[in-house]
Amino acid sequence: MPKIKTMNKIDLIIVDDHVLFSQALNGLVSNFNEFNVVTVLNNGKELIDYFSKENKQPQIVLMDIQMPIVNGIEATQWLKDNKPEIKVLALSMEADEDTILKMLRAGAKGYLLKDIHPTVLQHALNEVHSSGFYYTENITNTLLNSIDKKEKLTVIKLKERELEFLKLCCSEMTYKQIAEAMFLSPKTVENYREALFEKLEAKTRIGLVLYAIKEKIVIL
Amino acid sequence: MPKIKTMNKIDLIIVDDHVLFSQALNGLVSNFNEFNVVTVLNNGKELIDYFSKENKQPQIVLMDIQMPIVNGIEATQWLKDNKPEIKVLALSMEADEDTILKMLRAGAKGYLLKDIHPTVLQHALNEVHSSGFYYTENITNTLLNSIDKKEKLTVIKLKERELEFLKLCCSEMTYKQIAEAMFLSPKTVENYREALFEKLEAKTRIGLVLYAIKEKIVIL
DNA sequence: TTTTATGAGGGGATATTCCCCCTTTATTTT
DNA sequence: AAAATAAAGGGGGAATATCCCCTCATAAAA
Repeated sequence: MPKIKTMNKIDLIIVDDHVLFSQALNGLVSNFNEFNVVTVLNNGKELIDYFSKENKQPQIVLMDIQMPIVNGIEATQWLKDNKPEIKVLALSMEADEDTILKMLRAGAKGYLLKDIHPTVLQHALNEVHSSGFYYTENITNTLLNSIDKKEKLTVIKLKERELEFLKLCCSEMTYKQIAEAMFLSPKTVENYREALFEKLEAKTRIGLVLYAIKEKIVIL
Repeated sequence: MPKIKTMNKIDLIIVDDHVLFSQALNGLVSNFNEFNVVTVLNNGKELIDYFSKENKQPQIVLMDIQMPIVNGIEATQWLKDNKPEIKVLALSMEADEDTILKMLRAGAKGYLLKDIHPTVLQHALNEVHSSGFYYTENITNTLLNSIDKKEKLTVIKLKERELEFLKLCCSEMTYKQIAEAMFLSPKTVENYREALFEKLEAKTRIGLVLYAIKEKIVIL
């Protein structure tokens, strides 16, 4: 039997910090005979380092999102800025709108969840290579949802002092104590309270606390 | 060349809802020549169903934790109760104390994170098979930590009605409105409030809210 | 039979909420 | 340059809501 030619295969790089997954994925993708895994990297930093050393360029990067040091969003942005011809296919566990949006804005050509079937991955890789993109119904729906929400979203802007006050609200301090902590008169903190009630559409201090926690302004 | 014998291999089952991962893992483990992947299942329910149909029994189950329908902890508990001779090796992304503890209590013989190197997995599988368990340093440290904490932990028990009240507290309802919602007199909800203040060491309603969110009694 | 869970109340002290009102200092707009 | 606006700080007074005691009744467990 002659040697199998690999020259016509599509080169790709896997970036994922879960070594077990990335190694296993390596085996899986290597079995798709139209693809060739050039290397497996552990995070975005390694990807950036790779391109500053190597001259070889893959056509596709299979990119995880949550990774240490340089995450998938940052790495994708870097590729868009520095190697725009390389297509990034995001491969993540997170299905939340915010993450998907950030990833697509950073330049990802597709977004897959890790619970898909291997054949879907194969199809997606082929599509990304031939058409340049691959969007599932799921992702499209998320985008649609996001557009609907955008109207009332308008990203509420809080001033420094309001933020400080809001954080203190998420404690058992009374407003009087908060006033002391902020070196203000109790009457001034009432102003902050009223301002936040309006901005955050809250009617009680509980509402402020709920908002702060939901928006991760305070971490429990 | 003669057929490769598989009869001396150690049979194992993979349970993981991330199809891409489980399939890839399948390939990986199948390459370890001392192991044979009998089947790959998507969640704990499928595992339980499998044993009610099949007579074959694997020696090891490689079990993910967060899965739909029946999760890894429940499935492991089921195996302990129904197939105690099968060894469960947990394979998860969560490294939080609570999850690890629950999994080990449910009978897992080891706990690996998904960011380990394939060789570690291979070693762990061998150890679980030969020694019956495999605990990493990581896990041991977590257990030690947990013992230190236990003194002040004492797991606060809340009654049904208290829980109901606590959830309602995490809204902008006044106690009067909560009373109406619970079909109680405002004075009775005051009793619940006082009882929770004592149990949860809170001094204000904010304290209750903070506790409820921290303990995931309410999800935002 | 005493404890526990549940439901209800009185009375009072603080805290919170919700209106109004004000000054001073920057930053924009006109 | 003058005027308008925003940002930061402070206040009076009043209506509720919250908090903190303490007592009582009943039914179901222990």
